[in-house]
Parts: sequence; C-alpha cells; structure tokens
Amino acid sequence: MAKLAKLDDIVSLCKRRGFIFQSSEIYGGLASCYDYGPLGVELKRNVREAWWKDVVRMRDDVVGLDCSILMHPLVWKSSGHADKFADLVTVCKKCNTRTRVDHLEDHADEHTEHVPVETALVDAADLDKKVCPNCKTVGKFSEPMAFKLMFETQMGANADDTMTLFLRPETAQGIFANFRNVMDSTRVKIPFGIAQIGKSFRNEVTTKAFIFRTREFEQAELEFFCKPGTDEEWYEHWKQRRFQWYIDHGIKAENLRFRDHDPDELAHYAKACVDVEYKFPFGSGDWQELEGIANRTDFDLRQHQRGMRTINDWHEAGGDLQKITLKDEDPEYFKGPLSYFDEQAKERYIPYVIEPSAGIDRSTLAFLVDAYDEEEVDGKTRNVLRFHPTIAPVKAAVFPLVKKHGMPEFATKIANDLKSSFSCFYDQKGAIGRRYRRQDEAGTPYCITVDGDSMEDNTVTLRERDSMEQTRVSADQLKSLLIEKLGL
RNA sequence: GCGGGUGUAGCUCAGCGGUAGAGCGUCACGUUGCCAACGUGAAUGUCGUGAGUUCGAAUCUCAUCACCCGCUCCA
Repeated sequence: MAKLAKLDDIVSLCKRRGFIFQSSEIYGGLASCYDYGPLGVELKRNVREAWWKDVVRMRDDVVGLDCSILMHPLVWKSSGHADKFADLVTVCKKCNTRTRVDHLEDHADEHTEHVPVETALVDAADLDKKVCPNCKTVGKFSEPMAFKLMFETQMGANADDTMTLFLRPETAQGIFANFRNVMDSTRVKIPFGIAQIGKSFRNEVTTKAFIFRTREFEQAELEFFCKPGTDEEWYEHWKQRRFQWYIDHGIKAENLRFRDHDPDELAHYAKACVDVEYKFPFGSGDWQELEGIANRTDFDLRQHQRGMRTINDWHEAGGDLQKITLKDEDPEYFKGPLSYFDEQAKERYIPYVIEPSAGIDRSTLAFLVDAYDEEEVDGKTRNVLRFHPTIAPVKAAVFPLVKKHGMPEFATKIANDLKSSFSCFYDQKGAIGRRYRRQDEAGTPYCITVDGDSMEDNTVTLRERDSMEQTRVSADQLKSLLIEKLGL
C-alpha cells in the first residue's frame, strides 16, 4: 500500500484524470489560480453538498444563505478588514528575512493582531531602532512595503463615477449583515445558525502548495448564534461535529487532528479557536489547517452596530473609508438593532457566535490525497481512489462485456435508468479489465457488467472497487441495491 | 519578496549546438470475451514565453511567466 509521497504526483494525477487544471494554462498559467475539470467539479460539488447536508439540511437549527460577493464598503470598515487587513512588511538587509513591521521586536506582544495602517506607518518611521528577530541585526531594514490583503474592484460603468469595492475576504460578514433579515423572515430562535458556501478572495503574501492556499478560494462557513454563557458548550459541540464530518466522509483518523490556538495566538475578538488539521504530504509532511472553529463572542454584531451608526459620516466623507472612524458604541449597545430578544427570559442581548469555517478546496484536496492508494495486483500496480461513496465523482459505471449480441443496448438501458438517481458512466470501448481500472483511478465505487447471460436470466455482474469482488445480481434489483450500498 | 530546483507529446521522462524521441496513455480496425490482453495502423509538440549569441538554438546567454522545495508570511 503505497501512498503519494510528493505533491507533484498529486498534481500529475489531478491533471491526467481531469480533476484539477492550472488556470489559463494555454497562456502560461496564472499564479495561484486553478480550475476543476470534469471529475474535479463533481468531487467538489459532492464535498460542498455533504457539508450542506450535515450543517444545514439535517438540522432544524441552521438555515442557509447565499450573499453577494460585493458588499457595502462599510461592511469591511466594521469588520476591521478595511484598515487592519493591510500589513507593512520589511526585509532585513542583513539576513534577507521578511518580517511584518509590527512583529519587530519591542512590538511583539500582540503579534496576531493586525495594526491599523496609520499606526504601522508611524512605527515604520523609526525602523533604525528595531531588531531583526532572525539575525538580531539592528536597523538594517528595507523601505516597508504595504500589502493590500483585499482585492479591489470598481462598480459603475461610467469611468468618472465609480465606487471602489472589495471582493469579500470571507463569507462570514455577509451572514452578520443579514442577521436581522433572517431573524425577521424565518422565525428562528436562538440558538440557531446561518450557513453559507461561497468564494472569497485574499491577496495572500505567498500562495502555497497547489490548491491549498490560493487567492481565490471557496469557504463553507457557519455562524452559530447562541446566548452568552452557552457559547462554550456550543463551541465544543461544533468542534466535535466538524471533526466527525471528515471522518464520516472517509478521511483516515490518523491523518486528522485538532490544534488549539494558544491564547496569545488568538485574534483579539476570539475567546477560543481550534484548527482541524490534516497531514498533507507536502511541506515537510506537515499538518495543515482544513478548518478553523472559533468562538467570536459578540464582536462582529457589535461592530456592525457601530458601522450602522457611521453611515452618515461615510456619506459626508464622500465614501472615503480612510477619512472616517467607526462611531463608538451606544452605552446600551445590547439593545441595539442587531440584538436578540429572548421571549422566555424576557431579556435582550447580543448573541455570541461560534464559527466553524472550512475551506472547500482544502478539504477537496484532502479527500483526494487521503483516498489515493496503489496496490500490487498480479505484479502490476493498481491505482485506486478509495473515495467514500458520498463524495465519489461517479457512483457507478455500466459496461457491456463486448459491444455486440445486444449487450450495449441492455447496458445502455441500465445506465440510463441509474442516471436518474445518481452520477453514472457508460463505457463500451476496449478491454473489460482496462475499463475497470480506469474507473478505479476515478474512484468509482461500483462497476456493472452486462454479459451473454444477462439477456437470458436478467442478471448482471456487480464489481466492487475496493475488493474487486464480483457478485451476480438481478438487474431489477440493481438500482435499489446500489442506492442502499452507496448510502444515498 | 529571498535562496535553491524544474518547465520537451495528455502523463513520466530522454535528448544538451546540426532533421524532435521513447514508454505509458488516447483513437481506429480486427481478434478476444471479467481485471491496465493481443495484432495492425493512426493522431498529437509555439521543446513555458520573449529577446540575444551563432551559418544554425530544445541545447549557450539574458529577461520574463508558471510550478515545486526551503525561508518569510498566514483570522
């Protein structure tokens, strides 16, 4: 049982079988962007739907949402992204190590917090006194470089009259911005959650490792609103729930773990945060984050209440985010527009939020890597993707043993019948063994073969991907049998 | 952004100044009839891109793009 050792092998497999291609490849590629091919799009769609089923559809306390990617600029002022998501970075000329200006020694206390640009600029003015954390050299720094972590775009066709907008760096803020809409329209009662899957964009300083860290990526996020005081138990609930989801969909337990954030690593608003990590075969075989589960407290909703109070200032400043500061909170903020009235306790409060935030692309890669296997069969290597049936891009393939004697017609009929229930592939070309192996490499759990006897007794051969075992089953019972075996 | 490495057929790679190759895969026909079968035949290359050196560049030089590894960075 060999396992993929190098990322190159994964990239190669993905391209060869049509899972993932580099974006714009015919033009030499575009950094950090990837496309999902015919098998990849099915796989990714299944991952997405498995998440949605578990987090939304099977629960009574979570509803879905699909926000626009472009949102009002004040959303990002309130969330903190607009002025805190820009870091100044400098390079030590002595050892060539790059460090964030606010990470330089003497200022290392709050090293997970992004500092407003203005503050960073002031700090940057006297880099002469700073010490390189790597080589301890003093004051040999390059001119600080600013990184804009949000993508900008222009809204408005008239070039003279456009508004600068940001592509969202996370889907979560769209949920907070719709908190009241959802409450007003769905009769949900706390505790409840709002879930969303969608694209986000971040100008990461460096991208990494195939589709693991890309600048355009897809997130599956849940904001689960609960009463302050119950937040810790809900945090624990989602922590366990989300970990189990990966196991239930085929990830081997030994490749999965939790990593709690240290208190000094936490964002200033987070009370607790844990990562679900997968042992990817790249880097130095390192554990890498698939999902973060955070207790965000009441920070976000309170921030947006401040943002709502700032809207007039924004208009007066001509829409320039740099010229405005968020208004202070009302002393009675807990009675504000984004508060919740608890009918039973007869009290009003800003709910706490537990946020499981998963990377769809990352999980898709993890499912792909984890499913990959090679085994020796009669001295030859069999490549097989042992996908859990739920996420397998194709559930079943139907073959006529040979393409004559009415077998293709019989097999086509079966395939068409199965297609109405799940993804099914028909293939009549080439040797039967080759067709089996091709499906193994695509991760198809079952193959059905029609032979000479099928027309006589209405039975077909059902072949299992993992064991390669074959059983004879009645064509009439095939569909219900497969639905049962696939767990659909 | 720094350092190292790599870009040649769909994939893996050879070729390293003188006509662009192999294996696998793909396709067609025939045969076969349950695990990458056999035979015959076929298609497929801006040698990442652009300049330069040269009589001549996949090969040498420079630039550039992309990917990988390591720093760095990373709600």
